[in-house]
Amino acid sequence: MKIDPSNPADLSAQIAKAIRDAIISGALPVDERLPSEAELAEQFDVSRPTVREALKRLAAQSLIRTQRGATGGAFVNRLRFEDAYGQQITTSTLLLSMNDVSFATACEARYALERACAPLSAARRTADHLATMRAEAHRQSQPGLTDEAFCASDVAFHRALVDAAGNPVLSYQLAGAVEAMQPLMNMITFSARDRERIIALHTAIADAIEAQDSAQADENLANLAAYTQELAQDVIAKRAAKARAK
Amino acid sequence: MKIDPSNPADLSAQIAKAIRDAIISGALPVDERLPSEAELAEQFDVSRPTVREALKRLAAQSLIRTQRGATGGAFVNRLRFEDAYGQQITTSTLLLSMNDVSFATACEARYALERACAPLSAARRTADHLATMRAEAHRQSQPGLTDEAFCASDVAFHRALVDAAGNPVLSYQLAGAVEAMQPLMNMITFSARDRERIIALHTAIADAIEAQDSAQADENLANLAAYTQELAQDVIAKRAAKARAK
DNA sequence: CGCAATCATATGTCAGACGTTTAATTGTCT
DNA sequence: AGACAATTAAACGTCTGACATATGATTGCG
Repeated sequence: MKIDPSNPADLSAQIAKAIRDAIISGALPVDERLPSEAELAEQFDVSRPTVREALKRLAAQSLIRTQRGATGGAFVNRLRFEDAYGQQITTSTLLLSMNDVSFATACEARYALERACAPLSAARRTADHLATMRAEAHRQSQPGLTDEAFCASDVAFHRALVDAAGNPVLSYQLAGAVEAMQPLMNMITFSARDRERIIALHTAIADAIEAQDSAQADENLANLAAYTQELAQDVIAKRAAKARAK
Repeated sequence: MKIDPSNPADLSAQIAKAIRDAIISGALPVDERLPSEAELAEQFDVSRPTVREALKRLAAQSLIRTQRGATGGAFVNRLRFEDAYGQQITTSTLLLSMNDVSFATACEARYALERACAPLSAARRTADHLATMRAEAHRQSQPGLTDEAFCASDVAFHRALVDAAGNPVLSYQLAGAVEAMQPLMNMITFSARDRERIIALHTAIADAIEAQDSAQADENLANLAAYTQELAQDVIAKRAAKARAK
């Protein structure tokens, strides 16, 4: 972990890479304390600010955490799913918002992933997950709910569905896809009739999961996917018409 | 974008958050140039090193890029799928290697996601994707192939399968799951008979995709998933036996 | 023996400086 | 006038040295 070509540019990036590689390879185990900034500066033959920039890069990826004080320093961080969620959501949101990914593509991916979860969720759902799904479906039927609140509840419903699969890797993967779509979903205005139909499908999905009927769950998810696409296309068409009228 | 409580700790983290929020909200559009480090230092009333630490955090997430020279500075980066892949793989690898995720869980997630792609891949596969899948299946049948090379080819085969779905969001999501598992897969020693069976399933999958028979593809993927789990359990059992023998 | 004051260590921040890269400007020559 | 070369200016990248602050360990006193 001392690779440093005498190229005097991007030093902090090179140092960050060296340490990152050491962590990924397992040479630096979890909770291991890195040398102090002064020691690292000496080892890599750079100044302390340069070392600090490298450490901040790693901190931004949740690879290390720092503690001040006598026994402080930088420690290899045990990556928690919670931290990974946040990064995943940030990245996915940006990908969708500024990388020309169409709503249809994002939507297709999301429902493909959810349908992948459905059989597992049907097999393993607990009372807790079912209760959450029921509660969210009920909340969605409250009159006077804003579109934003409706969408937020929709996200919560689908998260419960995914979490019911009992596979944290799947939950992690889907957190990005589902939550990153929320800003796009928020642009849709749901009529009362739209909501009614969505809630009916949610209820049917919850029923199927409760009955551990994965085929039924899959069918309802497919319907929900198709209906969401239909609503989105409607919104897009109306927006295009309005743009033409100007 | 000037929020800075007078708490004189974590200044660089706070500044990074302020700028990150501005980017995510769209207040700073893609390719927009941020103020120079000196100007930012003045705006936030901190020193330049502190600003630089904040910028390095953002650079680590590929949110900004920097250019030297007269017209240089920090620019809001258009996040490319390629960059996102890298982060996704790093994060997924770490989650798997040090977060006590069992091989079974990771494997289950991976094949669930792949099976979600299969119908789309069957519908949209191009000659290119099919050629890649065939080529990798053929490479896997070469005698004298190391286990690592076999696994690498396996990854390439499955990437082609996923890419065939023509949905970059799915490709992105799966890049993490599939590639992050490679280190774990590399620990498996494949006997000639194991390989034979895997190659047969790969060929069957390629056949099904070519014939656009999504049910057949799904069935073969399910078999492959089951067989992979079986092989892994075998390895784990043997390792446990060896550990007991010591 | 217990508790409080002190100390040592390491991170967090600041100020000022120099080197390097790069584009724009200026100046000169044809 | 136009083209090419030299100068200049802006900005990042790095270094040095210093001070502030947090926190565990040590020491000293009752």
